[in-house]
Amino acid sequence: MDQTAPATIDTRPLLDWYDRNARKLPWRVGPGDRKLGVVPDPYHVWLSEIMLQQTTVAAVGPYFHAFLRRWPELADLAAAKTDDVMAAWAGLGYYSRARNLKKCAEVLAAEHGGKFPETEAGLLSLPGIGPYTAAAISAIAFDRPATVVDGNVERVVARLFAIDTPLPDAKPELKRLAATLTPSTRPGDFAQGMMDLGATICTPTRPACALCPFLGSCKAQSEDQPDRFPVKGAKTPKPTRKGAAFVCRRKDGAILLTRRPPKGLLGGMAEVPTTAWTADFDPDGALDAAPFSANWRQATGPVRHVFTHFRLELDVYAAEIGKAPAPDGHWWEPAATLDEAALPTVMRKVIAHAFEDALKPKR
DNA sequence: GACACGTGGAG
DNA sequence: TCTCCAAGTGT
Repeated sequence: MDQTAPATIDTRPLLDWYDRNARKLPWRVGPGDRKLGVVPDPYHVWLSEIMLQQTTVAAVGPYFHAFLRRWPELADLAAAKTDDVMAAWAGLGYYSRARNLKKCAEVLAAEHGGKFPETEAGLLSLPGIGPYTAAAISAIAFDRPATVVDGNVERVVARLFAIDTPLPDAKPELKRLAATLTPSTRPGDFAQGMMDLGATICTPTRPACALCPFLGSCKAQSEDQPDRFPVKGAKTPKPTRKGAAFVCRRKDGAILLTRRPPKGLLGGMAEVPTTAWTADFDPDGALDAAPFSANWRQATGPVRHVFTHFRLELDVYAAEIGKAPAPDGHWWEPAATLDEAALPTVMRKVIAHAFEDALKPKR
């Protein structure tokens, strides 16, 4: 690897650009506000950074507001019930984030006097906080000179230096180059500026190089092929798994639910009873896995859902029954509170499909 | 280091 | 319909 090339890129234009173009985000203290003495709330910075992991700004907004409305302070979240946190997170995905969020709040309350550490090392030791988030909180909340590297920064740096190494192998080199750019003054604004730049100008496709503060010092742009970087490794195709799900509605409208194991896919979330999800699912034997015998009717067509590493097709069976005890490990979720249950999106799709097909009121 | 881990929007 | 992706972390 070429270690000799010094970073000669002037980063002052990036801060100037950020002063003029910073995105207005609910959890952000803008460059103008900071100059008036307003400092970010570390709790808000932390909550937003966890939610933003692999998740779009648009998706995070409503969840961020809902969490702060319900748990205004870190101590409130530390004292919350884990299932309430899981339910409030439902729909946002990557549910281990919610479990670690709650765990992190408890650790801070119990062992750190309810305050966040200001250093990367201190933050890195906490649940759910990895290298990116530790650097982001240290830089954004405490304005410490940490090198913040997310997907945006990787893209910007890969283009600035025209790095040919494919991701993820290029990550160490990109981090090293990013560190050479990080200024000692306003490191938090620099980090946010780099991420804003990646989100709005240095975009994955069709970057708006004419508007870029690095125009003139970007190697990829000078070679007239900015969107060739970063180079990506080959991606593997997604296999398909199949199974069946059972939506059982009691006469009063309650739905039979159970809890998934705390770890793994959709860990700790609620679900309707299902078969295992496998590549060799046998549809003819599906009813053997039903929670009890009933007049099960199959809805038309499966529910399709795409996870990170596989596609899922679930046949949906529905039944209506009178009073019946919930089997071990199951419970009847009242119709009135179904919306607030810790049901992941795939399960909401299953229940909605049953309601609009097999459980439709008969004419 | 490789893989598991969700979801919804854009092109 | 399909691919890519969005402020990554844990194991």
